[in-house]
Amino acid sequence: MTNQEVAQLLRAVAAAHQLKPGGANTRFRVIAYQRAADAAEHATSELKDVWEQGKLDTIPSFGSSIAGYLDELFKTGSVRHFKTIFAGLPPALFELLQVPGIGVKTAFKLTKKLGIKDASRAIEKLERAAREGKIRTIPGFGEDSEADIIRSIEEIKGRTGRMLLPYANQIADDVVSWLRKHPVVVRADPLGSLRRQVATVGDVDIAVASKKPQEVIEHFTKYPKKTRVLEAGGQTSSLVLPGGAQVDLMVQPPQSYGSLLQHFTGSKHHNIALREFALKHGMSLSEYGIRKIKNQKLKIKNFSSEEEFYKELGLAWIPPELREDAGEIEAALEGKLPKLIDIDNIRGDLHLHSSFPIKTSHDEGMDSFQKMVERAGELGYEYLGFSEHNPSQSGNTKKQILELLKKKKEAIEKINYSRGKSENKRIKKVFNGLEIDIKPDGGLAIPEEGFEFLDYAIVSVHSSFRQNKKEQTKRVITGLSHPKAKILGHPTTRRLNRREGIEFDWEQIFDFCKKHDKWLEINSWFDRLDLPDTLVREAVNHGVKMVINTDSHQLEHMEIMRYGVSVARRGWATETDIVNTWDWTKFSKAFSM
DNA sequence: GCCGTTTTCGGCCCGACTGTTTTCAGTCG
Repeated sequence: MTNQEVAQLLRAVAAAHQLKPGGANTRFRVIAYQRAADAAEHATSELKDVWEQGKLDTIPSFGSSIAGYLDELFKTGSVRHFKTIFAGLPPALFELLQVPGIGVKTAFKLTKKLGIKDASRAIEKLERAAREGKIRTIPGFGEDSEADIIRSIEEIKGRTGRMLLPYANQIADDVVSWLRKHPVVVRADPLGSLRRQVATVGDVDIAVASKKPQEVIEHFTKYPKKTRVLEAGGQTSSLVLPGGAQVDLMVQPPQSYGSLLQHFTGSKHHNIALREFALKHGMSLSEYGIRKIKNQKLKIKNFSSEEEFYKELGLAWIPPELREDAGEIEAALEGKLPKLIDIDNIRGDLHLHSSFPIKTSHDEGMDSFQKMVERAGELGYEYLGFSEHNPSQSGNTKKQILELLKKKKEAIEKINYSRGKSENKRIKKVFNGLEIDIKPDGGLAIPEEGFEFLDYAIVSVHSSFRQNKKEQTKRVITGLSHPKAKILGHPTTRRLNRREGIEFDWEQIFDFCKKHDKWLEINSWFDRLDLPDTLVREAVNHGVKMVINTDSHQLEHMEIMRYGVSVARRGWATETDIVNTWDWTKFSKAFSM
């Protein structure tokens, strides 16, 4: 039973409760189950593990009832109480909820009137009914809602999961520059999960400051690349782009733009927590500003900047990356927000793949040492490290491998020797590293004699992802135990939208890294962003050091450092935690092996 | 069903947009 499956079950219970007659109690019970589902989905450890430790009720939103039901779930595989809740409801109902625009009430009505019962192919059956014109005949539906259902189903068919952050960035840049072409647009900014720099982005959200919202909306709906306009009201509008990406727009006058930024940046959970916090202090929040509850007639107070908005609540301004309802409001209240790192703090990159012909086991880089060193200088770095993949063990003899490693060492030494004469005098040192596969048994994929040619090794898992948690933990700790192994590369090996990360016993890994001063990598690669932000936060709490690397295979990739920095920020990391923010003096001391 | 710096009872975030209505329910973020 995965967290995702638990979340799905809780969401289904919430949906089922929505169909039950009853007053306010039912309404809030629904919300309670939805919150519990969110909590399950966002939990940083496996609920089953938490359950084994008897700590389910320590998770916020899990009270005694839900914790009790989950106890039964993990023990027996099902929950009797939930079965009675689901009694009489067609399984198809929960399938139809996947269609945007269809909620519980609508789904129930549709299953009943169309006679769709089974979960399998429920959406297919709904689509057929819609295309045959059967939906418009149901009371409460019309031709428009029937057409909407068809379009929505087409869209979920073409959907390929959430967008990667850099891709969403590109879309937003394009839409924002289109918006800025219109003279009534004072400001336009991408917000939502993009501004919070979440690894994957669902919808692209954009806010505009303007005194003429109608004209902005009209201009927005004429965006040339749209495939259709989803909605267009007085101050909000949504478009769909080719590929299914959705862009949401919200417009406000400049004097309340701060409130709008705040509202539209989210996250939803942060906003809910913030409004609850405000309510306790006699204030009510919305995207328009702050209202004192005792004085209904008092006009809403506007804010042109977010800083003022948070200040009015008695809080320090909270960086968008922290707005996930993960303790940031309490920290802001107590003045204990972390001093987050910034891209300007980065002083080196230790995971670069050059084109040096080392007959690698995986993909080679495209650019030379020299070019990459120069780029590092332009980026303001003081040090960098080349870590090509280890030479292939099947394609080379042991003797050949040692020869290749020796040659590479000599080439790097030459660069270091001639470096002083180049324009990049600020580069203090180029390190000679290697990214070495951790084999399934924990062994490292070069001969022991090869290590003497290296300054350091990044050790990474590139195969056998399916070992169980215990084996993987042992494997990685064994690999990291080599004295030259300093960094665990892309630790979970996840590829966003492609495969889940490996499961480890993180307590063990963190303890090992802390004790032996090993560093965990935050890999900036587009679909990795690994360590994931939630684990960065845990590593920070354990006092484990991390290094942000790009894993560049060509010059242009060296720019993606910013996404790794975003991951670190989302994990509450400060300069103390991230070793490549350290200046040369401090870093070189820490990096000597 | 959850939760606690006014509370272990009595609250629970706030508003926009749409379609099908004729004042609103449902959905979404």
